[in-house]
Amino acid sequence: MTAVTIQCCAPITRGPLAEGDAAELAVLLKAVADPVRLRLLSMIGSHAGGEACVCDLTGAFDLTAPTISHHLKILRTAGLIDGERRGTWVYYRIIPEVVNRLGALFAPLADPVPVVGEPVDVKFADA
Amino acid sequence: MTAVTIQCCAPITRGPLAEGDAAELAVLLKAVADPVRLRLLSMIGSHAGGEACVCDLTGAFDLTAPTISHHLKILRTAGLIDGERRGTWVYYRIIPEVVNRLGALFAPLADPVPVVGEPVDVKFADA
DNA sequence: CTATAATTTCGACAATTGTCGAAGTAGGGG
DNA sequence: CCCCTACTTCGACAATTGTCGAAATTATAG
Repeated sequence: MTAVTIQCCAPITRGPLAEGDAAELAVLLKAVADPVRLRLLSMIGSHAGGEACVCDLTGAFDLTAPTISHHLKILRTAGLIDGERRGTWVYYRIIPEVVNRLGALFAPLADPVPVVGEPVDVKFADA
Repeated sequence: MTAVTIQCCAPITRGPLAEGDAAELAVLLKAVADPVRLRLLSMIGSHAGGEACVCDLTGAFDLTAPTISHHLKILRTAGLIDGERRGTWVYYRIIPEVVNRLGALFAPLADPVPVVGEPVDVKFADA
């Protein structure tokens, strides 16, 4: 059983970030800090079956294939997605653990401080 | 009173991000996608009293004052921090609502695979 | 009013990034 | 075997970014 404790403030505000950690996180953040890559990530992650082939993605943009390929490579190099060739097509899927690292950085979910006095344990449904 | 439903997957995977939303979020993400700015944000957010003057920050970096000022401006323009002059010094503080938007994007808080049950409603105090 | 300290603005510059077109690679179908 | 489709790599180029030194701004102290 996994229990998660909700705290009041974003981890980033709970102590100064070490230089090395900051550098590492910045690589991850740079990868998602682009409108095209954000949409790619979102399209891949929300696609049926948890994966999307490049051919599912290019149509949504006004960009050439090499450019989409370039953005996908940046996401993959950062470790956010993984790609696999099956026959003619290449399929990409999200690596949730890595995406979650980003969320964990800023995410208190609680905007104000929780009502209840003590930390709350919350359980989640299966993926 | 605000109620938040915790779900299993990062919001970004729950549907393709609209073009406009992606553009808007990218601005925010670009602001934090830099090691210096990440550390600045973290130092400001974790500083006693919830605020830090520029003089508290510059010492931690091997950068000139204009460069630090430049990074602070980017964070401020993005809406992540706010600055106020009091006497000789300028004090910066985090704007939590905006930082939280970042967390909300990627954040399932649950790192390991979640356990049984249905989504849980958690209530927080109003701002 | 001048001197001094804290911070920002300005102008310049090298490095990085997003984009393209052309060419390369890999697989499937005649 | 040759061609067609899907995708990536390469090389080029304009735009953006991170950094600095010099100068401007704002406030306190003498």
